[in-house]
Amino acid sequence: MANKWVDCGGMETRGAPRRLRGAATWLLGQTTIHAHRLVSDALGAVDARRYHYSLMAALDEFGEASQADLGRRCGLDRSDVVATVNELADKGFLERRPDPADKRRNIVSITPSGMAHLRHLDRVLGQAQDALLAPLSVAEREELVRMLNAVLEHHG
Amino acid sequence: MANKWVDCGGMETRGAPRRLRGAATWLLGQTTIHAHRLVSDALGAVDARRYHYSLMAALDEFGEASQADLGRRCGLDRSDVVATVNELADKGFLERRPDPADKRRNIVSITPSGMAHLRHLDRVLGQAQDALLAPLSVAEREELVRMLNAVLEHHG
DNA sequence: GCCGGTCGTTGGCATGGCCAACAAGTGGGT
DNA sequence: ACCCACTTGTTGGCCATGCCAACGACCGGC
Repeated sequence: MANKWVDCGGMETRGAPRRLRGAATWLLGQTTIHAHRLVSDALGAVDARRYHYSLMAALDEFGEASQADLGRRCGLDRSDVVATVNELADKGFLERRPDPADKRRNIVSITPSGMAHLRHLDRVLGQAQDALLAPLSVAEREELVRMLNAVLEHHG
Repeated sequence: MANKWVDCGGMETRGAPRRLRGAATWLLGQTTIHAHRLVSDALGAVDARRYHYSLMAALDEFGEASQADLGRRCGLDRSDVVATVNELADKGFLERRPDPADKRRNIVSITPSGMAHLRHLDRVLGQAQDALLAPLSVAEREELVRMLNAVLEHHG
């Protein structure tokens, strides 16, 4: 859903206090706001959310898994995994079947239709990311990713 | 309030899908989560929030202003400015007086006690930011800030 | 067979960011 | 002088996000 920031070009954060404009934490937050908007709008246009992509990407990469495993992989709470798997299963992108070897677990797997949808989301998100990082060169983007990874690993 | 991520070092997002780990938007989001936690915890320890700092920084830099102006400067909704000014005025950090030249407006100004508090928050936030960016060299931090500013300006 | 721990699931809660509506007030046009 | 569009402060509410607590079912080791 496009909102004020998207519609009319946003507030004049250009005139924000220098203390904020100079603080990396604030810059990160502001940039993430834009990223979230671009991504959410892009995903919303195909009736998807962030969690959808996370789970399906994990299933594609690691193969079928239990819901708890999926949650750990993606950093989602178990309860949120339930809701997200429900949504995706309703659309036919995921399948949920009981694990015969452990009756507590559900084995979640991605369907062919889900794979197609995932690739579609890949393209959609790629465009959103390009839009976000438009002013940065390829080298700069790699540098940015490298630094963010360093920070995350340090706090991992 | 420290929570799970802070307490036990966070989930194993190290094992997150490569599609996520490689996406700048996701990395930004994850990094911002850590930044938010560090900042919120640091501010919470002195009974403050993000909005507090934004408003007081704006008042310090630009001098007294109406609430609507403050909101535009900092990118806050008018209604959120009301609540934040209430909190800060209750603590004696801000003063609100009617504008004689325009009876619709309130003129908000920062008090000496507010200035002292602002400087305290400056130190607290500086530490939080240092903690966040610990693995980056000074040159890298400047590069990061430069790139984020470029992105923000492009979308400004 | 018991017990600590894990699983899926439900329900709820706090926060943040936003929007809508309102009365009071302003300024420009006529 | 009046009207009209607009702004301002304020209240109230909405919804998505990220959590946490508790439950019954179930597992594994002792």
